[in-house]
Amino acid sequence: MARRLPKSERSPSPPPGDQRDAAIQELSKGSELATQLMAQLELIPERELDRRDDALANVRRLSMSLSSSLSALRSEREHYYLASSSSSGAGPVAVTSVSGGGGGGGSRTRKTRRRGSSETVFITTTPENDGFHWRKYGEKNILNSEFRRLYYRCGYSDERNCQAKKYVQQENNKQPPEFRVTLTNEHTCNCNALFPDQASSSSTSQVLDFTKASVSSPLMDSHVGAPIFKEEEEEVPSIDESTRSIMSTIMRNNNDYDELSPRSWNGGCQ
DNA sequence: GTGATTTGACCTTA
DNA sequence: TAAGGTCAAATCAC
Repeated sequence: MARRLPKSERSPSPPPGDQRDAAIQELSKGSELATQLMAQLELIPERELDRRDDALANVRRLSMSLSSSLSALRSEREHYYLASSSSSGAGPVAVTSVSGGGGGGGSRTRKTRRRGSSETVFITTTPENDGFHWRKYGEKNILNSEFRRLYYRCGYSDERNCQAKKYVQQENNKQPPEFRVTLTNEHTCNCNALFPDQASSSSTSQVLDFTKASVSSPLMDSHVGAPIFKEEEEEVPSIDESTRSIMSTIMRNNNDYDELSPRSWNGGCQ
C-alpha cells in the first residue's frame, strides 16, 4: 500500500538523529583503547614473548578493524556510500558537501531544496548503489542539460517519515556514464541494506534488488554493475567480517544506536 | 490486487 | 515569470 497519503494527512517528520556520530565517537574511543593496550603489551617481559606477540597481533587486528569501521561510518555520514560495490569497480568520483542556509520552516507544507537543507553532492557511475531503498517520484527536463533529472525519495518516506531524498542526473555519455547524485536529508527510516546477512534473519527483511525497475532508474544500464542484495546473498563487498563483528558488538553494548543496530536494519524494514 | 512508476499540472522560490 | 521541485491520478508490472 504505497499510495501516497494526501498532503493533509501527513505528519511532520522528526528531526534527524545523531546516532551515527555517537557510534563514530564510540569507535574512536575503542581505537584509542586498542592503541593503549598495544603499548601495555609491549611492556610484557621477553620470557613471555610468544604470548606477547600473539596478543599484539590480535590487538593490531582489532585496531585496524576499528579504523576501517570508523572510516566506513564517516564515509557513510558524508555521502551514504558505505555499501558501494567493489564488483562494479565504480564508485563516487567526487564528493562535495553543501550546507544550505538553514531550514525552510514556516507554514508551507511544500518545501524545495532551494531553501536549503543540508545536502551532499557527488559524481558516480553507480547512482543506484547506495544501499537504500528509493522510490521515484518525479522526473524533469533541466535547463541547459540534455539529460532529465530523476527525483527519488526514501522508500519508507511515508511509513517512517523518512525525509531522505535523492536527485540523479546523468552528466555525460561516457562509458559508463557518470551521474550527479544529490542527497538531501538523512535517512531516519533505519532501513539501509547494510549487512544483509543479518537482515536475512528476518523473513520480512528489506532487500534491494536493482534488477527491478521499482528501485532503479531507466537511465541505469546493465553495465553499471549494480549489486543485487537478496535475502540469500551473504556478502557485502565493502565490509569485512571482522569489521561487521566489531560494529555489531559495539552496537549490542549501546542501545542508543538504534539507527545502526542490526535489529533496525532488518526488522525495521517491513 | 498490490505496489511502483509515469507524467502533466501545480506549487514554491529566486 | 521561469525553472526547479512535488503532487497525485493514471498506468504499468508482477
